[in-house]
Amino acid sequence: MLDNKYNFSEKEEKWEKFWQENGVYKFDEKSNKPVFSIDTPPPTVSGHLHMGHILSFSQADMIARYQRMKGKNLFYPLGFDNNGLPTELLVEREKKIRAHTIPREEFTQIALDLVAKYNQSYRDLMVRAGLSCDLSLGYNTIDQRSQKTSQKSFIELAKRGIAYREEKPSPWCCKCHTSVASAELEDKELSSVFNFLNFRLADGSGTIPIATTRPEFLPACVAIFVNPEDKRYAHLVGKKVKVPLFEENEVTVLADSKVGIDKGTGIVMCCTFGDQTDVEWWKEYHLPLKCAIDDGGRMTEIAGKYAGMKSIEARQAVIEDLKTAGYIFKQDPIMHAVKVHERCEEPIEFLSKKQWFIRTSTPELKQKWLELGDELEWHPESMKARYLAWVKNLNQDWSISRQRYFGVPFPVWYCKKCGKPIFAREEDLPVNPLSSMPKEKCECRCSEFVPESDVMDTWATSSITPQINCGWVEDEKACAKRMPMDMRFCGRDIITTWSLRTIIKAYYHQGCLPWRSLIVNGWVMADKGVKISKHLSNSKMGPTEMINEYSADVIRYWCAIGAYGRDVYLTDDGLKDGYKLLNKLWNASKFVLSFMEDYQPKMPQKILPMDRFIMHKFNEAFDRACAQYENVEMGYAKAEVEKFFWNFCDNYIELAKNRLYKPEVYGQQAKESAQWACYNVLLGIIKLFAITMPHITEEIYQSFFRQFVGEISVHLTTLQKIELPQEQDILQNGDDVFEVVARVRAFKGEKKVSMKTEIDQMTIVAPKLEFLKECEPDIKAVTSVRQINFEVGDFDVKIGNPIL
RNA sequence: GGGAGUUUAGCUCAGUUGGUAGAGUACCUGCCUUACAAGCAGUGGGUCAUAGGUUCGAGUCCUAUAACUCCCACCA
Repeated sequence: MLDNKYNFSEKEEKWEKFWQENGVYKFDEKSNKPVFSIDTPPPTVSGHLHMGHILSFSQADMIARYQRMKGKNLFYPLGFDNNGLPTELLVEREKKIRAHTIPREEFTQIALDLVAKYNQSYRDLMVRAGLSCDLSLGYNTIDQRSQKTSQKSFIELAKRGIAYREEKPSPWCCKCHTSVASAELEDKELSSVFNFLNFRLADGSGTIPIATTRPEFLPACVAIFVNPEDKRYAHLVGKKVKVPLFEENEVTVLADSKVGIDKGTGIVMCCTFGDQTDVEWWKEYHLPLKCAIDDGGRMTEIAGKYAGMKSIEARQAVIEDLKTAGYIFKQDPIMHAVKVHERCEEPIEFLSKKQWFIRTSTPELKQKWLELGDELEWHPESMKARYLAWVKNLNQDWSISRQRYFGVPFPVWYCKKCGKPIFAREEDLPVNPLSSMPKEKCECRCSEFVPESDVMDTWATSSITPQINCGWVEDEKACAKRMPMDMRFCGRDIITTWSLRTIIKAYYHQGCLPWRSLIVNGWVMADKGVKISKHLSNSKMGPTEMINEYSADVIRYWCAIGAYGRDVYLTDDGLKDGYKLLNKLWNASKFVLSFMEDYQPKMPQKILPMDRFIMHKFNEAFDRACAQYENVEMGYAKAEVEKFFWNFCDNYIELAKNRLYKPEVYGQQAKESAQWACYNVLLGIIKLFAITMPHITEEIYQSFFRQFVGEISVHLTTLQKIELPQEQDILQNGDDVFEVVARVRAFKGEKKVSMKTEIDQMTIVAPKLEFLKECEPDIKAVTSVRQINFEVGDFDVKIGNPIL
């Protein structure tokens, strides 16, 4: 029946092909089964997937498989996020072109062609890893439909005043040539020099010491700040100070509590803009705006002789000149954390530009996000706290403009005369304003327009995947009915960005949550504290390599580990257990099925006690496993099934195999009874394990069970308990029999004799003997005890002598 | 500075509402037993991070402390 050895690489690919060819995972539009919908987070297309993706997707896939086998109609798409900077950089790198040198449509087409190749490799790997997505439901965030959805969302929000355009200083990456959201920044420790300068007071009454790491910002200096509590400098407040090297510029000394008295000299210069604090002071004190750096990171004309230099060159030049002119009195080398753009690790600047924002941070809105976060079902529950804490601290609106070329364009033009924005009509979407013009005139009767050249940040589109999935642009009412979707999964690092923004969009558009539950997976660690990522040289643990070496089922087995949401370590030891289980499952199935050659499953007239017991025991494990799956604990669910399975192998099969082998000794009825139990229990195990290990279970199902069950794949069967009449104390009674067997095994171990060694006699003492007596032939067979005596009393087993 | 998590056997981790500390693995001792030696049976091994508290009783609840991890804020 089954091959002697299970050859995973051959079988796994065979069944993956089978599932795709037979549409096993297809969403059925016409079905009247309840739908279970998953808003799969579209992976960013920037090169390759890593084990973190496999962990996250595999864990979610187990929920999908569980729900499917519980009779749900799965809506389980696999989309790709490819409208953002990472994809643009990928295309530029691979095709050796510069995005802004060719028309946007053309570049997008090149990107789509290239991305198709990457999508296919992602898809192939997802399939190879055993995921059960419906590949026909996929989308690209750069495709026409996603663009249309995203533009429709923008227009609707803009018309409602929720999206607005404003000039605001915001983080800017000079390398990527775009503004970036504060959530896209990270800290990097860099070495720098603290320069101590003497600023001259305008009235000639002396100098004041100021320390700075960015002296190239001197031309943008607009004020000096001291702490109002600082008695040393109280007399300075209100005085005018000359800016070194730019002495025609005089700025005022102001007092603000944000100044650290013991930091540097306790006096700070405020430039527009060196950092976030400068931005806040600039706003609060209505300071003038002086831009010393342009969007390419070069000094502007206000920098005088330094104009045109890169900021870092300018810094050196300025320091030299400061030294020559005698302004510098001390230089301290320091290490300090600098905000860098997470994509390119380049330090960011603050530049003031006109940007589109979405309102998210008023107290009323924040209250709403808190309520929605509370309404959402979180797994694990503790992740909610992160979200709530983040929302409470939210103090900026969501910036969605990017000064890039590739992406979803803003469908808007501005009137040349009055500046009023003209939005594209919905029926014309998607629109690229650079290549078309509004059909109507502006209210001011002007018919000339300036197109918006910015594109939307990728989050603006990836936050509407529920609307893309639910067909918002095709049918708003149907979409509203389909939302909220049932589940979204994501990593804990993007709760605050992706999840919150998706919640915000669903609230603005549909007035509901995007999904009922959010499951937050942990990270794959290469070793204690080392996250697997492409930045580290641990790509030998790439998913393809791992699957080829260990099999997809073993990798999935490992993915179902421990409590959901915790970080997991990827080690050889961790994979060994899965390998062992696969091997055991294969051997046990091979063995059991070898007694089923001509078997036609049929409930026998009489089922022997231990056969009834093992089926009840299965039902108990089944309930426990399902409860764990309902609670999004795939690891615990798997452990429940596994625990039962090893018990089934080591105790039940050992006991029943005598009856299967020798019907001439134990009777044909006894064999059929064992066959019935084995058939039901093995099928039940195969179905439960199909959630974790879809390949090997399919092979076993196809080799035997399919002919009786009927469904073309084990993954389309329904999880159910074995139908059995209630029976008092059956679980306890059966466990007692196993206990007797364990005592005899321990006895043989102590005597250092083989397990098949016969024992002359033993006495079983128990309060109730009826069940044990019924099992006498089984006990005798498995323990090789010649004669058994029974006595009423407290449970005990008295064992005689081995016959050597 | 704010928030979250972790700390239980050599290792990886369970331990629901408080009631005699569990599994796997490793180690050790046996066993070729007609599915599986990648197997089977069995032994040993823990001041549950530390210090207090509540309780008849604390791994579990409370308070503080320590170590490690992550997120956020600050970084002139």
